[in-house]
Amino acid sequence: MNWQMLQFDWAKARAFFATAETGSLSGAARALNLAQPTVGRQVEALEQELDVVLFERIGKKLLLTPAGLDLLEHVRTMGEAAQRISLIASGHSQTLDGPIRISAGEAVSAFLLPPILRRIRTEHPEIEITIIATGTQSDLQMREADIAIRNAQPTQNDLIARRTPDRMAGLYAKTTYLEEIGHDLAKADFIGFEGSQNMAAALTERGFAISADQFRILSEAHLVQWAYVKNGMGIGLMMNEVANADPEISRVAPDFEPAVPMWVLAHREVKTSRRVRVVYDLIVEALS
Amino acid sequence: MNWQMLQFDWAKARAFFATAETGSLSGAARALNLAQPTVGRQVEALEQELDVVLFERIGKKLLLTPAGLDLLEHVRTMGEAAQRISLIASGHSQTLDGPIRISAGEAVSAFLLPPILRRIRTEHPEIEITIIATGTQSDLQMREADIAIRNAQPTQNDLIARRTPDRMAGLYAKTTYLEEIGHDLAKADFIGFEGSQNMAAALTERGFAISADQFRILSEAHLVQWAYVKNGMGIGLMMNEVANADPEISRVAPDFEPAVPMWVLAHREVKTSRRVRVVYDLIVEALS
DNA sequence: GAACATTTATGCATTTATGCATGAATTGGC
DNA sequence: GCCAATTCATGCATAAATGCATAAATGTTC
Repeated sequence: MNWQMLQFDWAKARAFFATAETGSLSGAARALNLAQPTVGRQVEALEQELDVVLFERIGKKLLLTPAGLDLLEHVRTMGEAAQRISLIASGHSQTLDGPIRISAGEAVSAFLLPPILRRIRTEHPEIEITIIATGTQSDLQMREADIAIRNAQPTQNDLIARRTPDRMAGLYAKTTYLEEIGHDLAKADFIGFEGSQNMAAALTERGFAISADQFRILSEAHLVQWAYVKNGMGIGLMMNEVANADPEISRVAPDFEPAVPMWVLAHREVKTSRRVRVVYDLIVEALS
Repeated sequence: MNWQMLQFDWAKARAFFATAETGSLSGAARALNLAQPTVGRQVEALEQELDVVLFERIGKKLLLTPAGLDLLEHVRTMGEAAQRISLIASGHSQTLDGPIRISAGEAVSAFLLPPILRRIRTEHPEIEITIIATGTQSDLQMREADIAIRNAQPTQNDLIARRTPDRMAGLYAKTTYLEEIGHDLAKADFIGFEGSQNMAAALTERGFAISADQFRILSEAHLVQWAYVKNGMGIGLMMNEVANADPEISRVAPDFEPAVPMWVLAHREVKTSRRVRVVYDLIVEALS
């Protein structure tokens, strides 16, 4: 075996990769948790080491040279391999002590997870939990989270998925609001996600004549929607168990009760980690 | 894009790779031009960083754990990508100043290359040439050399190959030796490569009754063979132009004149390097 | 079983790399 | 066209990694 190929510093390749991907030294520095001058010097050193100009310094902008473009392709495969390494390594970790990241929607994060986290906190205080309550479904493949709770069956087949009993949801509003509009749903404002106007059709099917333009407040942030509902500004969707816990909130159109499927997901590789397994099992148990 | 995957130090992955491949920290240190304690600490740091035990320290031997085995696979793809990077980077290098490695057989290295190298030396003194005169054909793929001179058509299709006129070879011996044995080839000792006894068959076809056991001195080192010939210890094979230059050497069996094909090879990627191109063209020109 | 050759681990001086603070140049928005 | 926000480059103090020398342990060979 020849080792010439290993002569150049892989850390510098990483700096180059991040710089090319983010488009700037500063961006790369943020991504790598390094200082900007460090990344700059590493890239510069790589250029000297490989005797190749990677970036064209035109003004403050960095533009990849043809050579840099050629190399980027292969550095990217290095990066993909590195990604798998960190993934698989996590799976082999058998220490309970350490961080774990859970991704879930806002409502789940705010209302369902707290008791579960409290239990984990008492039973395994050495586990450091981070909640990623992003609206967009975070990518387990890209390792933004170790465990994800989603409302749809996953399509990726390298994920371990466990379905827990469906949550039931319904339309809710503040009791005083309903009295205001005389319980006439035709007069009501609706609060929903962007694109949820087609829910109007589903309601019309059930005998409620709701038009799409009654959806006046649209937000991707479920908790924001709920805040509007609790402020008596309209009718919104919420899981029953959450809404029922609030005495000022009343149900609207009880026949309309969509089921919210719940899937607890983890990477096949990462699931073998003891820490992930413990948390995963606890979440599944608590949600069942 | 998520950058978690880039968090761990790629340089440590390299140390792990080299250690796993060579089987020891010392070996990896030699391969990477590092000190042995450095490699040891890097591997140790990687284990902490990934929270995984990579090697089982059984006495002085390092044994890969299952986790290490799992990770090695992906570190290897990192290494292969790194190899391509250094390869392609060389191809993009446009500076004449720098090292270049030429691989050739012993006879070619000793007799054909010197005038060529002298010319390169005068025309481009900034190029540092290294000759790898290994018997085994060095692997251009593995980048042991930038340019190779071989005697067979290459099979790899990612190599640039240029055939130069065949060299003619023949059997030679010291003149005094031939007188000693009365020019009777049946009494002569033959000197050849291991496995070249089947040359006896080729000679017999041409009317020389040579038996395989007349090959008494076998060596993979062509120059060693030639030294024996020049010492009057037997008959050996040599390129005509080399043998003819020696007044003490006479030809044996002039009808037997095998052609030695000559191929000048370089990587497709590397050939685009100005330095390689210059040397390559000079070699091809000089051999033509 | 003893001598030898290799291997890994440790302590310490030195080199090297990194981060921070700052300045200069450029871009983008209003 | 100006202001604010980024961006990259430089100098310097500090932190970190590296190499060397050496010890300890193990495998090998005669």
